Amino acid sequence: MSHFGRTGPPDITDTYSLLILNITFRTTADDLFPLFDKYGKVVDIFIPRDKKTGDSRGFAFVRYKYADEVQKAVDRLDGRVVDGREIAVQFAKYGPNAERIHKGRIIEKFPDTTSSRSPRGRYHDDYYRERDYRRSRSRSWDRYERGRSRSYESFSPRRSLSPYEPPSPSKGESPGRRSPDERSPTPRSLSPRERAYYSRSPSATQYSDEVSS
DNA sequence: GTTGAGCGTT
Repeated sequence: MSHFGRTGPPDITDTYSLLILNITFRTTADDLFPLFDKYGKVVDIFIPRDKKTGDSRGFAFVRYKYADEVQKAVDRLDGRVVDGREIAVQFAKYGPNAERIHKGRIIEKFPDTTSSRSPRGRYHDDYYRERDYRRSRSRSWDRYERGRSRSYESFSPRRSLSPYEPPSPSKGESPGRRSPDERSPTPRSLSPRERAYYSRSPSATQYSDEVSS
């Protein structure tokens, strides 16, 4: 009785999705099933896990059958301590296919797009702009990188820091070789040398030392 | 073997 998630999504049309956050990395659907099933009829439980390691990502999805039950579960299991960790139960906002969800219910039906809303009727992208959920495995690195970024400012770099001033294209570069993507007046791509300088890779430091030598 | 803001699969 715990083949939840083993197969594809059964039917999420008449079910309410619940998101469980802050759970331990060892908590499985079997541990959440008896907990959530006690407060309502659990249709399905799914916990995203890695394909290689198989470890949970720290959150799970619980689908109930009725709204009153899901609401009760949120009010009851939200803040509950599971496996020694406090879990956070809340309504799911997005669906498996990036569908909009309201109060746990999936709303793949647009209110009005080609009826009498806009004559153009091409604003579907507004609902799918949330696909930019670029999540990082560890946020700690972000802070580390940020802290390092501040260092090079007072590190007295020999090269100009102006991002708007390219190193020196000179004649050594073939004009014909220039990528057609440089149509942007603001070149975001830095030279391989500058990139290595900003990079946190230790090889960059070694490179610097070698040049100094 | 570690971690900790978030939004999902046959």
